[in-house]
Amino acid sequence: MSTKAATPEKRSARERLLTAAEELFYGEGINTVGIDRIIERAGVAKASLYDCFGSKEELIRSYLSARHESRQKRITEGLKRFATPREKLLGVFDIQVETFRSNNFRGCPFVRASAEVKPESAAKAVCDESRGWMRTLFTDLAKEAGVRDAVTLAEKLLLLYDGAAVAALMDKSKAAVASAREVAEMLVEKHLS
Amino acid sequence: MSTKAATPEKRSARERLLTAAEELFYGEGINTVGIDRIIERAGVAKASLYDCFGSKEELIRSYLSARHESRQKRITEGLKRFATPREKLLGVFDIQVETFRSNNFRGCPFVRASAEVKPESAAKAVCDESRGWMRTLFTDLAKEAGVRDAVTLAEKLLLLYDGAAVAALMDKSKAAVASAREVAEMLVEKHLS
DNA sequence: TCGAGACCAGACAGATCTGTCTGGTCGTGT
DNA sequence: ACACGACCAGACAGATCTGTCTGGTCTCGA
Repeated sequence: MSTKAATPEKRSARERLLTAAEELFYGEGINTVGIDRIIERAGVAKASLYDCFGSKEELIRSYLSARHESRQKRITEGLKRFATPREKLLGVFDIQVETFRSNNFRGCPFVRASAEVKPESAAKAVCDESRGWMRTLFTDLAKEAGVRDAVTLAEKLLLLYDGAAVAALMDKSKAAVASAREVAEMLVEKHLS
Repeated sequence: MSTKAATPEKRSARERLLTAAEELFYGEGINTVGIDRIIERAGVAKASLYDCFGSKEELIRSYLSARHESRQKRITEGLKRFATPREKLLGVFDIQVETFRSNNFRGCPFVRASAEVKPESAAKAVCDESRGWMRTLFTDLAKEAGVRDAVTLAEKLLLLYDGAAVAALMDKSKAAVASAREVAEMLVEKHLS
């Protein structure tokens, strides 16, 4: 199937580690979870972890990177349902309503990670990248919708998005993201004059 | 001056510890900062720390509790400037604009702590308490202003407040909280029909 | 058949963390 | 004068954490 796999893409090994890291880092926090708990849950030898990733730092970075890609995919896939740019703009919130409501959502992983890692770390860079992607997504959709101040509107929508994530982290309110959507709708309507 | 001081209120000892904890916990994170760094910065013996607070857990709780009281004070004091309930409602954001802009603001300490501590910990309870206080503050002010759905408006204002805090944590944008104020004004206006 | 690569099991080193304990200094009120 | 309480200095124990290293097993392609 593969003569030389630069990235052992499909099956298990490094995948199991990323899954375990996802569950534990996201569930309990990056700094409170040790390497030993991760390899135990993954059913992987410690040596294998340090073969795949060279350090915990890099495992963290990879975990966040995977989260970033999955959110990207979830949103871009989900947005195909919506026809007009205006619907897409609010569609981002609709998609998030589902995500927040589903299983064990505990707030935006990038916000949580940003509170734990050092500002100059590679992990923080991934958080910034993912946040930047959200911002440009909102900005681009706003432009396509023919909004006057696309950047301003995007900033405000991001504000609502983050606020809903915080509510999901601190209370376990599901209503917050719905409120965010309401306000977002109001804003979009207003910016389209 | 004092025959028996249950709480050695004014000067230094425990105060220095709380100051150091404030600087380090807030500046670098709760889990990444160890006891040794705190007593070093405070210039206090380790034994003294464990006399005052019995554990790191309790020091964290006290740090958050102090933060809660200072925010409470800052906002209630600041709101005296404003005359009508409607002005007070937006005044909360004005006060936060100043706070965010000032020195080294790195996002809401309670959001950051919530991302690090265990959900059933005493520290998390303080975070919840402080958040509850903000929510009832908004709700009460909204009621006094004669708003129709005070609870709904309060929820949305809290959303904006949190969103601005996240922006302060992740970017170092000062513009976000100003945007939050703009949206808040729009909301208040609308709810006052 | 054999050799390479992926993986496992776990001991080990060294750092760091929380918390305890001993023993000492100093100021103050009685 | 003295006892007591607040504080200091730092050794120490025990746990835990990251990261390394040795050596063994299994599979698969040449």
